[in-house]
Amino acid sequence: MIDEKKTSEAARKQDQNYINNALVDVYDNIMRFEEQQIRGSRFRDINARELHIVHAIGLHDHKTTSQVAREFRMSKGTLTAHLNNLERKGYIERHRNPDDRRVINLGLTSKGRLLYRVHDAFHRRLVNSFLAGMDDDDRQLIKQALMNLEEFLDEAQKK
Amino acid sequence: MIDEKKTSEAARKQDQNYINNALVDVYDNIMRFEEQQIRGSRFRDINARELHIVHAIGLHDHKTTSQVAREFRMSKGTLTAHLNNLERKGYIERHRNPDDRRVINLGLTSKGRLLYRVHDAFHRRLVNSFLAGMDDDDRQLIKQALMNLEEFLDEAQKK
DNA sequence: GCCAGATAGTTTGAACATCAAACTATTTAT
DNA sequence: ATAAATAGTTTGATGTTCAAACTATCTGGC
Repeated sequence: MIDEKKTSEAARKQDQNYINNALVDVYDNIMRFEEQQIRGSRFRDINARELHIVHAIGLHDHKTTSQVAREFRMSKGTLTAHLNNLERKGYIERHRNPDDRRVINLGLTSKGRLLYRVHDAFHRRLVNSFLAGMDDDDRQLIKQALMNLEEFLDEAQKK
Repeated sequence: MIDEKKTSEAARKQDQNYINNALVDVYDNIMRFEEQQIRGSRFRDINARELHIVHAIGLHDHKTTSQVAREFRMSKGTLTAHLNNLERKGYIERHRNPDDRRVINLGLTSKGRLLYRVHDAFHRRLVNSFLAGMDDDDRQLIKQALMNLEEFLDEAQKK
C-alpha cells in the first residue's frame, strides 16, 4: 500500500463513506424521481414497477411472460397480474405464439412505445448528468468501477 | 463540443449505455445480495427492509419514530408495524422520552447492534470492491460523478 | 392554571403486491 | 398414444402499505 499521497487516511475514509451512502441512495432517488416524473405526465396511471415492466418488454423483443418474470425475479403469477393491468390500461399487447400455442409474446402498444421513449430519454439525461464534464478516460474509470462492483456481486453470489 | 478523441462516437454511446444499465441494476443486485447474505446467517428472520431500518436506527442516534419514517418516506403507521416486528424479534427497543412523553426514542438491542455491524462490514467490502485499484484522484472522480447525479436529482425534484 | 390547537405515535380498514400451488392448454419424448 | 414437461393463468393466503381516526401529551394564548 503506497502512502505518498497528501490526502489523509481520514479524508479517504470520509470519501468512502460518502460513496457508500451515495451508492445506497442512488436507486431510491432514481425510483422516486421516475415515479414523480410519470405522475406529472400524461402517464399518470403508471407506477414505477409497471414502468419498468414496460421497459423490459421493450420495443422489438417479443419477450415471453416467463422471460420477463425471470428478469424481475418475480413469480409468473405476479407478472400475469401486472400484465393484466397494463393490458387493461392500454400499454401492452399479448400475442399468442403460433409456433407454440402455450407461449405468449409480449409487445407494446403505441401508447406503450411512447412511454418507453419518454422513460428512455429520462435515463439518457440521467447518465449525461452523471458524466457531466468527463472525458473518455474518466468515463472508462467510472465504467471500471461499476464493472468491479458487478463482479464482486456476481462472485459473492456464487459463494 | 471537442472532437479530438480517438474513441468513436459509437463507443462512447456504448459506454453510456453500459453505465446506464449498470446504474439501474446496481441497487437491485445489492439488495438481492444483502438479503441472500442475511438468509445464510444467524439473522434469518430479517428481510432487507428490516435490515435497513435497523441500519437507520443506528448505534447511538436515539432517533424518533417520525424521523425514521421520514427518512424512508414511509407513513408512521407502516413504520410502527415494522417496529413491532423488530421489537418482537429482539432487534430494537423503544424508549419513551421523559422530556416529551409523546415521543419514542429508538435504540438497538445487543442483537440489533450485532446485525448493524455485520451489515456495515458488508458495505465496507462492497465499496472497497467498487474502488479496487483506484488512487485518490480516481476516487475523487467517482465521488464527483455521484455528486453530479445527486445534484441532478435534487434540482429536477424541485422542478 | 386552562383550554384550543398542534404533535407523536398507534390502531384500523382497505387496497394492492406477492408467492406457491393447483389448474388448463399445449407440446415433446418415448 | 400416452406420460411428462412446459407456458401461462387462477386461486387463496400472507404481508406491506397508506390514509384517516384515535389516544396521549405538549404548547401557546388568555
